[in-house]
Amino acid sequence: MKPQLQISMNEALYLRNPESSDLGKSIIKHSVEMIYAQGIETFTFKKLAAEIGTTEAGIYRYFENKHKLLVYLTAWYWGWLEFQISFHTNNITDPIVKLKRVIKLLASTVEDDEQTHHINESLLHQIIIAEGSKAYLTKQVGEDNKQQFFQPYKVLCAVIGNMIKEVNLKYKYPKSLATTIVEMAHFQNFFMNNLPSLTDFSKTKEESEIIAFLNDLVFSSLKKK
Amino acid sequence: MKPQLQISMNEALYLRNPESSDLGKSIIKHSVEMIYAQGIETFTFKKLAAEIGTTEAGIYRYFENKHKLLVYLTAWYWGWLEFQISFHTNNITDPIVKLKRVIKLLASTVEDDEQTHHINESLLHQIIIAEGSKAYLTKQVGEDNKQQFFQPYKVLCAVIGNMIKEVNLKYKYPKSLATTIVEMAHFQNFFMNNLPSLTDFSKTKEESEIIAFLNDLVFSSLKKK
DNA sequence: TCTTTATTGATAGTTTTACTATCTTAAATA
DNA sequence: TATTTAAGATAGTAAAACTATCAATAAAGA
Repeated sequence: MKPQLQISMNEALYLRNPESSDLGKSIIKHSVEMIYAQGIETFTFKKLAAEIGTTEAGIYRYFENKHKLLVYLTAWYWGWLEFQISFHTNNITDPIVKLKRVIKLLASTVEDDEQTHHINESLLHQIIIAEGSKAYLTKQVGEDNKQQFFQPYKVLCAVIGNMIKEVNLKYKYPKSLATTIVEMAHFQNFFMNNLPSLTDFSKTKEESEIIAFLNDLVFSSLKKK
Repeated sequence: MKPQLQISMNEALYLRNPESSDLGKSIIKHSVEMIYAQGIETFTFKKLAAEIGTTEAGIYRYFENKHKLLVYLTAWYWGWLEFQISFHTNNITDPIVKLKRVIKLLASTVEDDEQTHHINESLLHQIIIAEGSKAYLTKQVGEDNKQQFFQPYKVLCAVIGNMIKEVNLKYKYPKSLATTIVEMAHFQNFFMNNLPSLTDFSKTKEESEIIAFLNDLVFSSLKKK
C-alpha cells in the first residue's frame, strides 16, 4: 500500500472536512468529474447530489457554496503541485535545470495516480486551466485572501520566484515572472485547444511547444548582460 | 462637436442593437458602472433594470443573457483598444518604439473621454482586468468562437504579433508572446492591487513598473543572438 | 450494554436568478 | 390615417441557491 499523500487544507474553506468521511470524499471526487465535464457555471449542488446519491442539503453540510468548493479544489491543486515540484526538483542543484523542470511540470498533462486517492489530478489540472482564475477574479478576493484561501498558490509562486533568483540574483521581477510562467502555462494550453489562432502551437497542439516557449521566455529574461 | 467613434459590433452578440436607442445606450452605460461596482456574478438584469428605470423584460429585448452582455462589452473594449493602438502608433516607423507604445497603452489606466460617448472606458478597462477572461473561459468557448465573438481580441493579438515579427522576424512565438503581453498587462495589474505578494510592485503599486516588467520581458525575448 | 453524539437521509420550504409571454401605450414612419 | 416598432406594465415559470426540521442509524464513550 502506497503512503497516502495528504494535502493540508485551510479549515475555513469547508464546513465539514471532506477528507473525513466517505460522503466527503465522494463529493470531491464527483465534483472534479462533473466540473471537468460541465464547467463550473452549469455545475450545481443539486446535480452533484443526484449524481452521488445524496441530497443537496448533504452537500451544503460540507461546503458553504460552489465558490468555496472551487477555491478548495484550486487550493488542493496548488498544494499538490507544490509537493510534486519539491519532489521532482529535490536533488537537483543546478538552478537552471531546476527551473526547467518546474516549467515542464507546470505545462505538462499530469498523469493520474489512480491508486492513491479519490482526486483525479489529470481532470483537476484541466479544471484549473479553465476555471482556476475564477477562484480569485471576484469581488471577494480581498476577504478570501485575508482568510488565506490563496496561500498554496502564493507559496508555489514564491517557490518559483526563489528559483528565478537563484538563476539570476540581479533580475528585478522574480515574482511577476513566476506568476507569468504559472498563468501562461495554463492560458497557452487553453488557447491552443480552444482559440488556437492566438498561439503558435495550433498545428501540432503539443504541450512540448508551450514548454519551449516558456523556457525561451524565462531564460531570455534571466540571461545576464 | 467631436466625431463619434463607432466600434462595429458583431450582430450575433445582441438581439437589438444597443447603440440604436437611448434605452440601449443606457443599458450599456449602467452595465459598465454596475459590473465595475459589483462584479459580474452579483450583477443581475433585474438590478440593472431597477437602476435605469425599466423592466427586466426591457433588458432582455437587447441582450439574450448576462454572458452575451459581458462578451459584448469585452468585444467593444478590444475593438476600441485596437483603434487606440492604431491611432497612437500610426506614424511611428521604428517597430521597437511602436511595440513599447503598445505595451504602455495596454498597461496604462485609460482616461475616459467623458464627452465622446456613453461608455466609460476607464471603468470598462477595470472590468476587462477582473472579468475579461470569463468571456472565453467557458464551456461554450467553441461555439462562441465559431460565431466570431472573440474576433476583436484575436485581431488585436494578431496586430501585436505582427509588430513582434517586425522587431525580430526570426522569433518563433510571436502570437503566444502577444497574448502573454495582453494577459499579463491585466493580470499583473489585478495581482498588484488584490494579491500584491504575487508581484514585485506591491510597494509602489505603479503601473509604470508593470510596463517596465513587460518591456524587459518582451525585449529580452526579441533580442537577436 | 446503555446512552450520547455525530452523520446522513428524507422532506419541505424560501428567496433569488434567469428567463418567457402577453397586452397596452406611445411614438415614429409610410 | 394606417401601421410598424419600441417600450412600459404585469404576470408567470423553472431552476439555482440556499435554510430548516426531523427521523434513522451508526459509532463512540461511559
